[in-house]
Amino acid sequence: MRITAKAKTETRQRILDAATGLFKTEGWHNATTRGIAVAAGIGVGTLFNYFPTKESIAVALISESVEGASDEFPTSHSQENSLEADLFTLIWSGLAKLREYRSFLAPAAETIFSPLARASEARAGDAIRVGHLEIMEKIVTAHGFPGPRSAVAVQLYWTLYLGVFAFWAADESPGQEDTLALLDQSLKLFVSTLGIDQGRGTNGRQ
Amino acid sequence: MRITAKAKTETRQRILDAATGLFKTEGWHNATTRGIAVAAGIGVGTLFNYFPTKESIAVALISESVEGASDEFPTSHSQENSLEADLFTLIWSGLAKLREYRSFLAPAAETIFSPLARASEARAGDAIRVGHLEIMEKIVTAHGFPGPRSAVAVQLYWTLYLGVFAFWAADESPGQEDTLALLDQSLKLFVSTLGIDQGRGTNGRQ
DNA sequence: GTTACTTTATGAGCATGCTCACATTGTACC
DNA sequence: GGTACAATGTGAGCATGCTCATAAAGTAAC
Repeated sequence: MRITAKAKTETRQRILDAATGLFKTEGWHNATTRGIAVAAGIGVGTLFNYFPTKESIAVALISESVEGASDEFPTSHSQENSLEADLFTLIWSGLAKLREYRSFLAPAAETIFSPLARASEARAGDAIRVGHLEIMEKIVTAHGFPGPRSAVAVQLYWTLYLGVFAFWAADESPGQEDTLALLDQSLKLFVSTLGIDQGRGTNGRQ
Repeated sequence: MRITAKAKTETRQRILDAATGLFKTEGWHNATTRGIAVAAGIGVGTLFNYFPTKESIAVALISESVEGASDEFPTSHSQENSLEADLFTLIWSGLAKLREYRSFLAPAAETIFSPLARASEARAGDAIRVGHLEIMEKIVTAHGFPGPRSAVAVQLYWTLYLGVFAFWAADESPGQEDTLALLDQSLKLFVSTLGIDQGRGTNGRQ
């Protein structure tokens, strides 16, 4: 059983397909790992040989959907579009790729992306976060900004991104136009941050 | 067994005390509802007569700690402090009240506060969110701003607040000064939103 | 094909949040 | 006290994410 790499890939794909189906029809919480295993025609134990957690199945779906977003942006100084426009494209096109999963992404992402969680424990969604932040930094520096070097700026970006993501996942407005408004506003704020990055606090403390 | 209201209050308090102890020593995930019940000297079933979910125990702890924050702010137009300063006080004093629980708040708050979750299901932490937002709006209007009437502005505020909260929960910098920086920055952004949002605030200064 | 070894599959079983049918305890009226 | 009733207490038991000892299936060398 050594060069059965093809069989492994197939099994993996069958799991992902079965999971997608169940997540869509039953919802994130009602879709059980047992159910996914049955639908994929394997045992529960086998399922967990391929994915360490239920959550990691969703992470795989997300990762493979969003994959390759980095290639879509020039890495040299761009004069064509504003920084805001490029970041807008990054985020909005990412959301578009996830649209098919939207119905179950919110509860799944709750555990995957939540900023609350001890920094100590490695989380399945970390790779996605880090990957996204890298692309973001590339875009920012390509526009001639020094880059959000401070942890504060990066934290702000991710916070705003999560807010947009969460809103989008539940946004029932036509064409998700409410999300568009929020994204627009959020990006304006973030870009304005880049300018005042090192300003000292003036909230009346000493 | 009718006028045993006192006994009920006592039991409730014993549960809260037992839970606090276990959350602190074992952590949120390792503290089990069985363990809390034993520590409180009651059965599991009884525990769930008092609190519908494990999460709701944490919500009770948080609520009772933060309670009364509204009274600390004048509701009429304040000339003393800037809007930013008042919001800063609101948030920072709230965090101070929760400091004793900080070690287990992050994983607990993950389920309580996460913005990701279908709007349909009522959540235990909703009351806390709504309460906080009400105070926030009071403060904003007391400073002569029209108030963040748009859903976008409120969403932004809560997103930024959650970001600060999450950062604070894991912030090991001395005096949580990194959190201070983030809070500072976040409030600047939010206040600047109010300007864009519906135009004309007085910036809290006259 | 047989033996030796490695990789993969499997489901009984565990821990935990929570439920529910039933037991216990207190009150009211005699 | 005794009886009827309501409020509260209780733990066996359920569902589910995940583990682990063991079985099964593949490969290599003879």
